[in-house]
Amino acid sequence: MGTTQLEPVQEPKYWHLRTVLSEALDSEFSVGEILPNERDLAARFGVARATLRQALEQLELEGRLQRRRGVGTTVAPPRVGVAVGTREQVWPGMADDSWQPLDSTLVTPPAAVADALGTDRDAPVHTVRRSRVSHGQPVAAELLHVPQASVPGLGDAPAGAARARAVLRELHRLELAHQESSVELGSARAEEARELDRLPGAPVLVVTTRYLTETGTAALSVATYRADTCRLTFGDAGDVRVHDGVASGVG
Amino acid sequence: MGTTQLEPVQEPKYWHLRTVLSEALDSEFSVGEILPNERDLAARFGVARATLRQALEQLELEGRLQRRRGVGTTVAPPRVGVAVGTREQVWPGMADDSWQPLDSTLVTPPAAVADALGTDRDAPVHTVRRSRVSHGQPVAAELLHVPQASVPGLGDAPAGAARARAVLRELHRLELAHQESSVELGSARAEEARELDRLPGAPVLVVTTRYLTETGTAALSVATYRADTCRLTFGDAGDVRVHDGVASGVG
DNA sequence: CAGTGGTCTAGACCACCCC
DNA sequence: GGGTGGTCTAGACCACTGA
Repeated sequence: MGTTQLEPVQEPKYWHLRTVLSEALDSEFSVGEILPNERDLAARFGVARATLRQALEQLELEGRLQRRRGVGTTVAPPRVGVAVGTREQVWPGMADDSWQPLDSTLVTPPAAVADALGTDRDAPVHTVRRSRVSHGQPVAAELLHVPQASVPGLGDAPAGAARARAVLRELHRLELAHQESSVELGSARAEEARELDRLPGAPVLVVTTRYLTETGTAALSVATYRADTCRLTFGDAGDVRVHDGVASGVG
Repeated sequence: MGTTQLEPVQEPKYWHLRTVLSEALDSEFSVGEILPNERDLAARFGVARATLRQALEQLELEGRLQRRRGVGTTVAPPRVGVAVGTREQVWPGMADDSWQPLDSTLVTPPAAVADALGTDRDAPVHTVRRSRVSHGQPVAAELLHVPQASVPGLGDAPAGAARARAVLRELHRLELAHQESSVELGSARAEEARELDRLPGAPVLVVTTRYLTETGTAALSVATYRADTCRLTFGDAGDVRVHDGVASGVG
C-alpha cells in the first residue's frame, strides 16, 4: 500500500479506492492481518473518512475484509463453502450434524408461512430454531416450520433442544418425495444478527427450502447465511473458486 | 406515511427508518409507484439526507425499492424467480433459451479459470458471453469458459453470436456426467454493471457452475445475477415466498 | 482508559433524465 | 433547465473492545 495519492480518474473515488485496496490486499497483506485504522487510511489516500468507508464496505461485502467495532479491520479468510443442497434428498437433521437444534415452539405462524405450507392460517405449527456452525463460527440461523399435522405422534418432550430434536425425529418417519430451494439476498434482522454475530442489516443469503411428501408440504425451512463469509454449494461443488473475490471474469 | 417524526428509540435511526418505510410500503404504496424525493423524505422524517439514504439502501438491497438516477425511487415488484438448477442436468444452451449468446473469444484464460478447469495455464479457452433476460429485463450476465480441447470439432463460424452458438453446439456433443454449482455474494464490475443496467458495485449473486464429463471438467460457467431483482431457484421452487422482503421468520 | 469502527449531520457539487 | 439520485466533504458524537 505504498501509494499515497490517488491519480485523478473519471471513476468514483470510492470505487477506485476499492480497486487500489483490493490489489494491496492481494499483494501486501495476509489473512488475519490488521489494516491501519480508518482515519489513518483516509488521510493516507487524501479522502474523507466516509469515502474510505464506502470502499471498505464494498470489500467487506465481497468477503475480503472483516470489520469489528472496537477492534479494527482485518483481512478475511476465503469464504467457506457450505453445502446447502446435495444430490440425495434428505430431511433436515438426518445424516447431517452441521446443524444444531436450539429449541422449538408451537404457535400459529405468520400468514406467509401458513400459505407456503398450504395449511390453514390458524393451524398450529412447530417452529424449530437451529444454528449452523462451520470452522467454529456461526454461519447460519434457521427457522424450520413443521405443521403439527406433519408430526402427529409427537410426545411431550421437555422444552428446549430436546423438544426440537423430538420434532425432527418425528419428521423423519415421513417419506420425503421432493425438495425445492431458492436463494435470495436479504438483510439480517435484530435477532438473526445477534445469532450470526453481526450488526442488524448485515447482508445475508436467505435459503428457503420446501420439503414435500406425496401428500403436500411437510416442512418449510428458512435459513439465513452470513453473506460475507459463506459460499453456498449445490451438488457437492466443494472447491470451485474462480473469481477474485468479486463477480469475475476474464480480467 | 402519515407520521412525520420518529420517536426516540435505542436503535440506529436509519434502521428504525427502514422499518417505518417498509411498513409504509406495505400499506400505502403499490408496485411502480414513485416515492417523494430524498430531500423531501429526509425533511419529513427530520433526518439528514445521508441517514435517509442509508435506510433506502437497505430497502433496495432487500428488493423493495428501485432507484434510478435522474428519475426517482419507485416501489419494486416482487423478485422474479429464476431457475438456476433443475433436477435434470443439462448442458448450457440446450433446452433452455432464457440465455442469449452474445459472442465468443478464444484466449488464454486467467489463472483461476484454468485452475478450475484443470487445464494448463496457457491452454486456449473459448469464452462465451451470454445474457439472460426475464420479463424484459436483463437479470444475469455469464462468462462460459470452454477449453478448446472440449470442442475439437469447432469449425470456422463467423465471429459474434454465431460463433458463440457454434461453441455451444459442439459442447452438446459431449456426454454430461455431473454438474455442481455454488452461489455467493459479489459486486458488479464496470462491464457487468453496464450489462445489468446497474451502477458499478451493485450487489450480485455469483453462480459458479462446473460441468463435468467422465474425463474431467468440460466447461465452467460464471454467471452474475442482479441480487436486487432475482431469487434463484433450485429444483423448480417456482413460487416459495415466505419472508417479508427480509430474512424472515415468525414475527 | 484510549482506540476502534458505527452513526449522524449539513452542507456542496456532479451525472443523469426528461421536458 | 429543473429535478432526480450519486458522490464527497469535514466535522461530531456514540458504542464497543481490550489493556
